[in-house]
Amino acid sequence: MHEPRKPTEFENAVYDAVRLIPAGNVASYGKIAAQISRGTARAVGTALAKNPYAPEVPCHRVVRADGALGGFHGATQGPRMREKSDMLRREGVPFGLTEKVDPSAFMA
DNA sequence: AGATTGACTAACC
DNA sequence: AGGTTAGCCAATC
Repeated sequence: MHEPRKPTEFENAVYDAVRLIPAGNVASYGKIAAQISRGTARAVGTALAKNPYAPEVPCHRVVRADGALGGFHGATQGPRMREKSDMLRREGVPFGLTEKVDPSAFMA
């Protein structure tokens, strides 16, 4: 059995920033990177893919800059993604008709 | 230690 | 409008 490794400092910084996203809002991967002044959108995605603190860390509130959903629990399609969109809808995030998050939902 | 792989993006066709 | 390309940085072979 392989014990999951301890999260790196970068990953912890990502998780801390994600905790601050209020329900009903979303933030892009790139915004998180900018906010912690480290890494890039891709690096944030890599960190979130392994998020060990779900659902305490609301990783479902992190989406792509163009409003597409991105991924959830490491998956970019399939039932996991349907869960992600359901959670956002429950939190009142306005979706466009094209399966994209409305720009008004992004954090300031 | 070098190469590969991602829940990305902006810029270009 | 929608696919492709090239950069990006951290984690993982």
